Amino acid sequence: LVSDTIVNAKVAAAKGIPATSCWLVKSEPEAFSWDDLWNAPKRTTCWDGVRNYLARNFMRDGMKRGHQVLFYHSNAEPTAIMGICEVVREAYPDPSQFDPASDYYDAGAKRDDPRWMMVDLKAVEAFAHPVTLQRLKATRGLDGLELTRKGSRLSVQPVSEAHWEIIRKLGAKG
DNA sequence: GCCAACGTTGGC
DNA sequence: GCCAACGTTGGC
Repeated sequence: LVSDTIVNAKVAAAKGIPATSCWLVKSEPEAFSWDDLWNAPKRTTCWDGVRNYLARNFMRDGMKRGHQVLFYHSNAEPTAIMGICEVVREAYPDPSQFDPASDYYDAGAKRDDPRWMMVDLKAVEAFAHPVTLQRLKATRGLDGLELTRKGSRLSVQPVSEAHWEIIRKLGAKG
């Protein structure tokens, strides 16, 4: 007898999706900030507009209800992880791909075969001490974090549980 | 504003 | 299938 969890982990591994329950998403605060999310109805938003295949695969195949997601401000002053969200709805088609008026419109996406997916995220913990990029780079134990890898641009990325614990403590206690 | 790194496109 | 050109990301 093999549990669903193990089967799902094997399926995920076969697709190159890490078996983690911790993730990180980026947002430019000018477009959508942590405060925007915190003040949104139910502190929840759909994470639309992702147009990178690897990032999409992480959302579609990796993110499950209850998974924890760090919220990072890019192109910001300062650049920092602002808090923690939770996945409250698993992947479903991103409607903006079908909307010609949207910046995210994709003429190649078909309604019966959507190309882009999104999840819903709910803010659950605002960091008392946002963890700056500078801090992330300077913290021992965070080596190998995708966010700080030179040239990294992924807007949705996995985070190891060891890294997640360190970042959570920094955010809560400074 | 600059520019390195990256992903995608399209000619061949 | 290769790879140059292009547009984008995102730190600085």
